[in-house]
Amino acid sequence: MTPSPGRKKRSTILDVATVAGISRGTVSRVLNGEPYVSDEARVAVNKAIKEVGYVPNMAARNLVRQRSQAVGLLIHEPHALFLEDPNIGSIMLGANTVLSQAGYQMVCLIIDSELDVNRIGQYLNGGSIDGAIVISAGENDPITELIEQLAMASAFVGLPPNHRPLPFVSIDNKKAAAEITARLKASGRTQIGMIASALGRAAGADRLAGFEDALGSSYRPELVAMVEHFSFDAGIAGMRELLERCPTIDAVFAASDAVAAGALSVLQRIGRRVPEDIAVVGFDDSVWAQRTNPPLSTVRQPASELGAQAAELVLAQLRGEEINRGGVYLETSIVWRDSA
Amino acid sequence: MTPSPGRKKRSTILDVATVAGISRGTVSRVLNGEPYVSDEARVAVNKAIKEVGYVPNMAARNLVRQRSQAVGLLIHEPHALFLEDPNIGSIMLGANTVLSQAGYQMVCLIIDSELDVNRIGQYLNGGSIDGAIVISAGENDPITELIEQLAMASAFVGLPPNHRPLPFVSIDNKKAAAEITARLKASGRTQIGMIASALGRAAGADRLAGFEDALGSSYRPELVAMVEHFSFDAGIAGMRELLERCPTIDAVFAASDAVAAGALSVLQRIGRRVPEDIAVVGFDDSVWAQRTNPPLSTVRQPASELGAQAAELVLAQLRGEEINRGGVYLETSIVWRDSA
DNA sequence: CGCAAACCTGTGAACGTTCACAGAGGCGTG
DNA sequence: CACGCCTCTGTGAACGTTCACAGGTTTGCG
Repeated sequence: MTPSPGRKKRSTILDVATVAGISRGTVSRVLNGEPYVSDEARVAVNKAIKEVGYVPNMAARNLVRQRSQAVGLLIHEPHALFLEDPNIGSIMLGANTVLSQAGYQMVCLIIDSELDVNRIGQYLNGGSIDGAIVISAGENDPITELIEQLAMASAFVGLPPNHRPLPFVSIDNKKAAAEITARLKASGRTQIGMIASALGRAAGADRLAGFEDALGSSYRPELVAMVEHFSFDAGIAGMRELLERCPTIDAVFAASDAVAAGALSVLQRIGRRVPEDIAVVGFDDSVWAQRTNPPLSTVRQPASELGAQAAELVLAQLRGEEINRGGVYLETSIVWRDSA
Repeated sequence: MTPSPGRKKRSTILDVATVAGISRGTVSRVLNGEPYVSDEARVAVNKAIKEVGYVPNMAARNLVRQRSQAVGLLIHEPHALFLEDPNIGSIMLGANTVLSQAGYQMVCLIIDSELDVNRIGQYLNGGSIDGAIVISAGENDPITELIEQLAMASAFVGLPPNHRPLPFVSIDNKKAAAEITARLKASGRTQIGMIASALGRAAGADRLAGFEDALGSSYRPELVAMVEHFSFDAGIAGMRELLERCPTIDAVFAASDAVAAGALSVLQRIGRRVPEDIAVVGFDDSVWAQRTNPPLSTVRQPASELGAQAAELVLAQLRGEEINRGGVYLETSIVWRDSA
């Protein structure tokens, strides 16, 4: 039985060398663009490479170099969230652009089940990637633990779980939440509620904290509905809960745009006018925000920039630079549309 | 200068062997769960592995095994599309589940610029992955060409570009489009238009072909607006164009849900009632479809199943099985909601 | 012209695995 | 008892690169 049916036997650097009539070493030098190789040899090698259809074997190269020129993007999200969160796509593209320009391959790894966790562990430490960007890891994440243990080059998008002292890029969720809440208050609303999500994550908890901060003494716990995820469906559930508890509510800060969209759909169904009867604001400024009716007022976060900076952070570590232990915070801004 | 600052030196299989007091070979056998190893040796090895914190080096293993136990998921989408298309996420998850269960690591590679193309080429043929799943490759895609040349295990989601005879999983876009168009016709609409997208891709072209087929002699070319992408914005542009050309239009088949959502937003803005004045249907049954107001009637396609079957197809090839050259078609169904 | 410096090339040794092979014991059976 | 067959183990040779080193040729300059 042939081992890999249909797949041609690959030619090696030695094949190229013999065809070009020179040695391995010189071929390798040409391949890596090193100096000290004659023009004559260079053209011969390039010709031979085409002739035999040579492509370097990464495994061999990685083995001897002890690095892979690849950076992993670890996505550790529950199913539903991964599909709904439009930020993830932007983060991916931002990171990919930076890594690509630096000559690194970005490989994204989805962690979906416990089965995956072990394999990813192997992948991380097995030399297949030189560094990792981690998106939205939950508390007590085994992968996070592993990364810390291995002291591998890494960057988190959002705060690292359990306050581990690992490099990260984030926005100031608390500050941003406080700002948009203050703005709601300033617009004259008096019964301001919040649909708080994902309190198990820093992003979720901080948005609630900012909300509390901004309201200060006028904060009323019964006006906060806690839901599991940053999802549309969670928004529906949260809004229903708030309406039941306080029918006269006149403003809602939803922990994400998707949540806000869900809330909006409930309000529309029962005939409350937005923003006349009740104001709704979201968080993220994702594509959703511009497509609800009315379009959402929300907090804009620079998603692709988050990915890009995370990539830079990893690259800096790979270059051996000392990086800022305190993490990087990017600016947010408020986008005021028609929903409040 | 230390080569990889901060990163610990990894222990090898030899370290494990010496600590356990036995040879490389036996350690390797334990690692790979082979028979013919004494219980005594097994426990000694496992103990030693924990003690020295051993993790196998993938590069070395891949090199000697000539395979990587990883399958690539190539995403070759223009920026915007990638962010909007919710099917991609489902496809990824479907594929990941299957690959994961088979002990394969899924690595997704985003092809975003020409810069990426070369690097991906290396990745494909460099032994980093054993097979590839390709999502929505465009015509004359260099990656597709490469895959065919290398005769590597592969599966396309959607038809392979340029009618290459490569394995694929798809839905029958033409048939599905014809079905939903026929349904519109049967509901008594007389001026049925279409916003056709991405005609450069089989999916786009086939949906238009199905539309034409269903209308037969009543097909009127002036009622078709052609737009570039399957996007919300394209839907806006397409709907405006149709309204201008034929103000009395009373039904629209949009080439995707996102396009339909865009069209809907235009209609709402100018005060046309949906579905009373004009019916709108989409394609995909993505999350968007349930969140427009009114919710969209659309064609449901089994996105995660597409990913799963593509993964199966790749795995079958890796096992050396002969696969069906004709490709696999999955069933679609019509979901009738309130927009038509 | 002589010597050093720059340029170019080939070679052997690594990188960390797996795999095939050989060989050592133990056990059952003719 | 002898032979063969299992069970278990160790060893050397790959896998395809890169890298350091050594050697050879050319160039530049005093």
